[in-house]
Amino acid sequence: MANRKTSPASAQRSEASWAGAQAGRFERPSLTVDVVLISAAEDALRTLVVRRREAPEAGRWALPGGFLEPGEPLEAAAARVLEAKAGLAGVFLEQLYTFSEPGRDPRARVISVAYYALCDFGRFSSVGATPDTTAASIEVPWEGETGGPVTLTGQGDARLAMAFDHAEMVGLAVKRLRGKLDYAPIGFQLLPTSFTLFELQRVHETILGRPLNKDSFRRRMLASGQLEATGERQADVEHRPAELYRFSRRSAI
Amino acid sequence: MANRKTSPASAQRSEASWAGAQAGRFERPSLTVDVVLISAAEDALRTLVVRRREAPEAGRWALPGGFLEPGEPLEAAAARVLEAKAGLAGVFLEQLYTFSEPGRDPRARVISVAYYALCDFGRFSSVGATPDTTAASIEVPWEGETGGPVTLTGQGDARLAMAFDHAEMVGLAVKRLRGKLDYAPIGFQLLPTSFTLFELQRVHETILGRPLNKDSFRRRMLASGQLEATGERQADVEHRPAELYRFSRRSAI
DNA sequence: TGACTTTTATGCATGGCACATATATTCATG
DNA sequence: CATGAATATATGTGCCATGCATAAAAGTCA
Repeated sequence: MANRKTSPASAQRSEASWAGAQAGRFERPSLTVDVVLISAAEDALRTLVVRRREAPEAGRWALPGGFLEPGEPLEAAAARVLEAKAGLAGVFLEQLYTFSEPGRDPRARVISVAYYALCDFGRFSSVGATPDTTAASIEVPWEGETGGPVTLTGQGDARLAMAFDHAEMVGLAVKRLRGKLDYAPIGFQLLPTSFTLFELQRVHETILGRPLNKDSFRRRMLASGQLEATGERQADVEHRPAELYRFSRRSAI
Repeated sequence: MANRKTSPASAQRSEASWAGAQAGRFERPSLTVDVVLISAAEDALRTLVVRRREAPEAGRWALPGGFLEPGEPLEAAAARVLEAKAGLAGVFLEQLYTFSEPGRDPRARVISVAYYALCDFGRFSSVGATPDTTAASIEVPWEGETGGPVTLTGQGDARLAMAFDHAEMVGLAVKRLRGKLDYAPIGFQLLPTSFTLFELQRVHETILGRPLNKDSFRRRMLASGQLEATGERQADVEHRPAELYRFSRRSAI
């Protein structure tokens, strides 16, 4: 019974039989992960891109990515790529979308599961600054929940030519952030453990791409129960120092 | 240059080289799609499940699914599966999540991209009623945006044993629906082209699992600009007939 | 015709939010 | 030490969405 020819988990009685697929009668595409590592600078969101040195799309910029290894869960592969290319561990990481258009890689069928990661700008700024690595600014040409690919710019507002469908991946990551911002605790992921309310507001404004009302933002955040005062205050500022808060995880009521 | 050994789209300078991956040095998992076809009955959401006849998980219930074919986009595969197993074409279809846990299929590494589809209950009720096919009721044991696997019941409240991680897929689909309900036009996808406001409200209530205020729901929907009066009215009802509306696609302002 | 049911319309109180204004606090500067 | 600058914090006001209550309208059915 165990060695009978059985149908696969998801294709019972399908034309694509289990044995056939196992024997390679059907193309088995390569699986990769690509990671959109996002952080929030003062003016815009930033993401880590790597310059391609080899064909195809040589000279263009790509997201850090890699092949899925045997027995490895996809999220583990994304974490591994992040560790290898940016030296980052333990950051927020979540699946974004799976890209499967047949022509997205000109050489062969490559299906890529995109993830997005978030970290505070301090850590983001300290990732290995290879000559082939850049923290690109994300310029979003659309508003709200519309979506679409974005424009990435490097030093001196130079527009970066993106490889493959990676500009779409970044655009989808921004769209996802905008959608989740007001019901999931993702703003905190872009800040260090302790931060002021105004810093949190600037992060939200950077993500949404529009200014927010200071007072209502204050009240909303304090009323949400997600914040906890540390009792400490800002230092080395040339004005009245603001109170420092931290994210309170036990707000899941 | 073109026939040089190049690195893949997503794994530039990775340990997993392009040539290596092409030669099969790395496991290339099978890729399948599974479709959560959802419709809204009066009391609960329903989804289409198929009884497995062969090992593993024989006798358990699974979502309709199938292998990805060569050169086929994932969404096309999901549409094909839906057409083959339910005879449905042209319904709302959207990617849900990619499941990749190494142990999810006991035989081999199978990675499945889950999609969810929506159709009105009339079409849903008329899908081919094989003895191995059932429209299962979805019982959601959690509230709001929490998430998790759900319980599926068949005729006579009999709990259906689900195969693999398919109960999680259905749970994630419900969670996605709940999250998107108030900013995306998905309620309409679960109704025929013309419907009354109260029918739309019942669909929303079924998705959210909680009652809604009738007046504010009315006002919200009419103010959203997504509805268009047909001028016609209900027939064959034993009370004042309600006005019939249709979904107005040009509300994307 | 009148009872009944459901839809549809209207009024009103409440609460959250945006916007404006005012006060308090801290530090730098002359 | 007084002043100014910049920000935090508090208060007030109008607007809008929502919830609740009431009433009128439009059908069916006895």
